[in-house]
Amino acid sequence: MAMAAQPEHRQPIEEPWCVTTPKRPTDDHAAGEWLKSVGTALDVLECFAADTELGVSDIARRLGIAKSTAHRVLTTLGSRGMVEQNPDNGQYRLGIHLYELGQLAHARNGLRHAALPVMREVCRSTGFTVNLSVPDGPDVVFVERLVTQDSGRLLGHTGRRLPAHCTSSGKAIAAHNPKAADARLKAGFPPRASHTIRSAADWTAILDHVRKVGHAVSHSESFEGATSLAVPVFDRSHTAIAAISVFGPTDLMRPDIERVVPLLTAAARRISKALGA
Amino acid sequence: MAMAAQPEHRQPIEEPWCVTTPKRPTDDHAAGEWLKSVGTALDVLECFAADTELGVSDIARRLGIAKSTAHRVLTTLGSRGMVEQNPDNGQYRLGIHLYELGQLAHARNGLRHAALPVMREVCRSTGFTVNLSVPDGPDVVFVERLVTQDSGRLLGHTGRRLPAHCTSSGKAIAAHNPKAADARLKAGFPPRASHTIRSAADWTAILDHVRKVGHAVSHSESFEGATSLAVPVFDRSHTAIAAISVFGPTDLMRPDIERVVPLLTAAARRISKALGA
DNA sequence: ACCAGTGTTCCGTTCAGTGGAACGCATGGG
DNA sequence: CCCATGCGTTCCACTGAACGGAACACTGGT
Repeated sequence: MAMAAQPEHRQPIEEPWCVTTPKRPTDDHAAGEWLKSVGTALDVLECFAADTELGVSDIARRLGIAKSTAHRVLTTLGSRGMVEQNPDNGQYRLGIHLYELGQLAHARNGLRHAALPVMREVCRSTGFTVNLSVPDGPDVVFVERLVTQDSGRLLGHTGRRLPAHCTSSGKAIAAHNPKAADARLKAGFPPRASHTIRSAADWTAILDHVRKVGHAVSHSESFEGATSLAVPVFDRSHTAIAAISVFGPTDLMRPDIERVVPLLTAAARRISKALGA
Repeated sequence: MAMAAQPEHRQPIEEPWCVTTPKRPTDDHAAGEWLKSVGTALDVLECFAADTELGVSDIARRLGIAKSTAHRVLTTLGSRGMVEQNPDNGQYRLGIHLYELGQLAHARNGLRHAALPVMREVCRSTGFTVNLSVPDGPDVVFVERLVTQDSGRLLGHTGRRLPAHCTSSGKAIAAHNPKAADARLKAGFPPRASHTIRSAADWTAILDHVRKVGHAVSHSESFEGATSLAVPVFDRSHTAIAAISVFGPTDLMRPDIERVVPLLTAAARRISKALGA
């Protein structure tokens, strides 16, 4: 059975109310894609990652396609509820059915089911916000989160994507997942906060260190004044396929790190075991 | 500006561990669709509503398309992370990026933002599970839920779709939303539990009653031994665009209904006002 | 009244999506 | 042990479906 196409690199989704990010109007959707119209349909959906509401002309411009094409794609997507039209101004936004299918993918995530009880225990025993994240290209995606305090507002909603090099989870995973590490190397190291990793040399050095100590820490690498601590979760082949992490304000977290590391390590091991490692 | 195509009727998504539902392999995706390949791509995604994991041949059979076509669609969807392949058996399942986009749609839902603080208040003052749902064709989709006790397991995950005629939310909405009421009339009244509405006559009679008293109740219409109570949320044009509801075991809920009705009614009014009604 | 913008519709060209057949690889029963 | 049967994948010639450009109806601002 030959290898299927790998997902291409995607830009982390940024909310308007979060840090904004340069868009990539002309994507390199040449590699590993075979159905052009389906590809443009997905490109159209991707447009809404950057802006909540877009018009036909907006999208056509952004994707470099004819207005009629964009319109055809949007009505097709709309007929299935993947996008919906604002009756006031005629613009389009992401639809409910996308949410429906997304929740289905979420509810069926086996990793998440294995991790949830352990995460609850960690949340209780540490008092910090606990995250579960998985690698996707050069980024990590947060799959589950148990919130304490109101660090939820800072992190944004779950399902959010962050570059691997500015999260402890990303470092924990990349340290034991060459594909994730390489993907980030290729994607570069754009800074996000005062202490974000900025070079490939730093990246590989940090990964070495993570391998040595077994966990990853980040202070103000993604959000100013926030600290997180992550431990990788392994599959059968000893590759990191996820990370469990705790997150909180630096001044609250720093004194507790020594206490939390063994708890988190034990938690990650339990999850790995549940997955058959 | 002419009317865009309306979403066609979709079958409620049923989990394997919930009540199963007859599938519709040959869908009537003739009406209101223009891009065939995009249409089949969405059909492919829809296949995963019924089953968590499917192979290329499965999908080809189910959709009545060539295996090569199904494969092409799946690899295209896979290259964008909308589906992913189980490396063990080569089968496909829904992908993370679907979850990502779905969460984005969720996070941007204005209705939800308006409703959340009110829902929290209702949850606190009643002690029951609180739901927010919106109409979609002949069904309602649960958009947000604040869980008390463990009624969460019974209801399944948010984002789930239930036929309008067997939920209090559906009745509350349909009573003040002709389009939703008609869509359910056309779709019929399949029974789900002992007290599910079974005829068009009952349906219209119930809707009349709901209009009179201002709220809708259901006992064992969708889940045996469960009761829910719903009040519609209106938009500017006095059309119901959502419902807020409380849910719980019948023996716990029944004695409290009189107490909860005014609380829920006030909550719905607050949400409607926030939306500019 | 104009103009610039929108979303929508129509139409002829051509290119891209189609199905069928063949491939290589697993699995399992005779 | 090998053959049959299933899988996911690849290749290819044909044709119909997706494309862009132009015209449409409509809106809001000047």
